[in-house]
Amino acid sequence: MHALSDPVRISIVAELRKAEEGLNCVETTSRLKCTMPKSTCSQHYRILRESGIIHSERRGVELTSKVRRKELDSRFPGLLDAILKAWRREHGE
Amino acid sequence: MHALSDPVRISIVAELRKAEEGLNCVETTSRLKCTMPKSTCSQHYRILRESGIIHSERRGVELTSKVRRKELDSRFPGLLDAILKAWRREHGE
DNA sequence: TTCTATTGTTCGGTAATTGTGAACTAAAGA
DNA sequence: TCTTTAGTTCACAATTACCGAACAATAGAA
Repeated sequence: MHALSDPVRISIVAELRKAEEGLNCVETTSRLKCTMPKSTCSQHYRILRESGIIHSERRGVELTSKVRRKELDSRFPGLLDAILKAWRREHGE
Repeated sequence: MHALSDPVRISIVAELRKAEEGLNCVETTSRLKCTMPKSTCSQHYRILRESGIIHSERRGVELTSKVRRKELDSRFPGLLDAILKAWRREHGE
């Protein structure tokens, strides 16, 4: 819950869900159009990773991350959908 | 989301949902069996109130709070249920 | 009314958390 | 090897949360 309570992290998760093939830090920040230092981005990804929300995989020089949909849906059915739906409602899009 | 990301606040909301007639700060802390100074409890209630999750009403010397079920369910259908369900799963009960 | 007990809020200082730049590591290609 | 790109780690600054003390509000007793 804490991992998803931060507005930046929720928007990262929302972007990751839209991108089938996953995203890396640089792509994420450019899509979010928010100027965020890479150290900050790295921290957010670390929190999402350690809380089990995303899974990251190295592809050459970059790190591609995806939302762990299946694991989340089986453990907490409907949770992520409800949170993202609520977030979209508040933040347009 | 931020209001519900704190473990103490989630457990307060869980207790409030169980109590039909609402609870005040003192009752809440005793039910949660956590030693929490009243100033801290007051802060948590304030955050829950300002985020629109609970509604508080003065009854004599005490302040009785209830979860705003209808408003939350109509604005964010399924959200609170999903969060509380996930929380119970992690914290037993 | 005045005193007392109870409930909750506000305020200020401290503790804990978060954000960020600088230095560093890892991989790939010239 | 040197360079470039992507991300991590570390240390410190900035922000936020916690908590005790003083305060406000209500109700009942004296």
